[in-house]
Amino acid sequence: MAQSAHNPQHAVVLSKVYLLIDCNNFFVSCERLFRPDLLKRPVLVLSNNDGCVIARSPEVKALGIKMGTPVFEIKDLLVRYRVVCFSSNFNLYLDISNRIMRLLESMVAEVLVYSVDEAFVVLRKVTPQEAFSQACRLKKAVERTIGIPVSIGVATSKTLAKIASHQAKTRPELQGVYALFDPAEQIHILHQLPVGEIWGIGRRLSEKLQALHINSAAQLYTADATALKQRFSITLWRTIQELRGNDEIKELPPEHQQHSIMWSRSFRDKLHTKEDLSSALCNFAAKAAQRLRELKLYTRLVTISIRTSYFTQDKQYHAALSVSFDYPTSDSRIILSAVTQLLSRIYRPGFAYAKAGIVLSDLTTTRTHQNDLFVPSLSRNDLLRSDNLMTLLDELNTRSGAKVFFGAQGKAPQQTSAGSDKRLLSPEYTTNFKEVPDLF
DNA sequence: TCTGGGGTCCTAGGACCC
DNA sequence: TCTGGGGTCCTAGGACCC
Repeated sequence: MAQSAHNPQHAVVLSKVYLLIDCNNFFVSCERLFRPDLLKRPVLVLSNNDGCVIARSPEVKALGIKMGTPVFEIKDLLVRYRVVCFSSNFNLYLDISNRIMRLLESMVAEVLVYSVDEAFVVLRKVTPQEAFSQACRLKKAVERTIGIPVSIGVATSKTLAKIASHQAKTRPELQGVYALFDPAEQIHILHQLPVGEIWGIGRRLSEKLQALHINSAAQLYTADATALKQRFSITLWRTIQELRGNDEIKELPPEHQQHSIMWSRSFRDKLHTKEDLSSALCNFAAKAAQRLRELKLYTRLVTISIRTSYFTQDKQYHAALSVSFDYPTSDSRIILSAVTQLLSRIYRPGFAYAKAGIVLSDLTTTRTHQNDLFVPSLSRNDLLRSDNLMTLLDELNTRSGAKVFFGAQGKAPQQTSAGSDKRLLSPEYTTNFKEVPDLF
């Protein structure tokens, strides 16, 4: 930006500017935090069951290993280049993420956490120069205090800030911060950018746009937004507005209350019987219900799903079914009983089930709701008793070693649902007292 | 042999009502 | 049995994201 300091437009005060703070290969960076010896080595993080690649260091990207690649396809490569592999350690990543977000919140007024490794910062009434300096300041703080490298994109809309952060990440001369204000620079970059790489335009939409000869972001920028809205959706129209730098279009909800809680897993060894599926699903349900109580929320709708593997020639079956409650609840007993009943209705024998899951949705913060004329009110005592029991359950399960199960979860739940394969797991450096590294 | 998990938003279409 | 249109609400499923 130094070279554009003479540009008169930079004296302008902008009403609103977005900074996208994006952690560089976040999971890998988290692992490296406690293993500085891995700084220049190829490192990757694997999905559940150590199935496929979900995070790559730049050295791994340079080997041409794509996101989501199954491990068995690249085994030789991993050995040949002595790639260091980790099972995913989400407790660690979430903890580091929280530290970063709290740090940002301590430095600026408006932070919108977008994902585990990204946050938008909103600045109001600033000059482009001020926005750029603020971005540099935040980058330095995160890297010095937490130790995770970040890239920051600065622009007048979220979509442009995303594009700017990608520039910051991929062009070394920018040193991790890029402010995309100059119209000529914008046009130049949008010309280079394939339409499918824009935030919000996935594979399907990209194919359809290309059929209309819209191949680059610049072509979308100049396209007839109203016609495309008619033909596709309001979402695409918003994206076009954002490309043009109009803000407040993709507004994130200011106080996002979570809308659903999901718990699902693939099974390393396929499940066949209703009993095994039931025990797996009940374990997921118990986890999801505990999460629900942690968030102090209640659910009114429970959905389960089961399916065979996409990747085999075997006969396929997939099904999902929901049930809604008259009263919002967070009681594991009610949720588990709903799950077993739903399963008996969709289970079909003779299939090799590869994946199952549960979703709790229609979430509310209280159990109070409009009284249903035909449903008798639960007594206050009933509710209290349920709350107390669930609190006790959560305390027991949180305490180290103790695990309390319902009968439906089966005798040895860790053998099925929780029986995920994580041979390469790093220690829980920050969240488990026993595994705090000895740094001195 | 071995192929992730957890979310949000939008739309079409059905059910239901007047 | 014939015959209408318009509105709302809900849900399933698609598409996208990280």
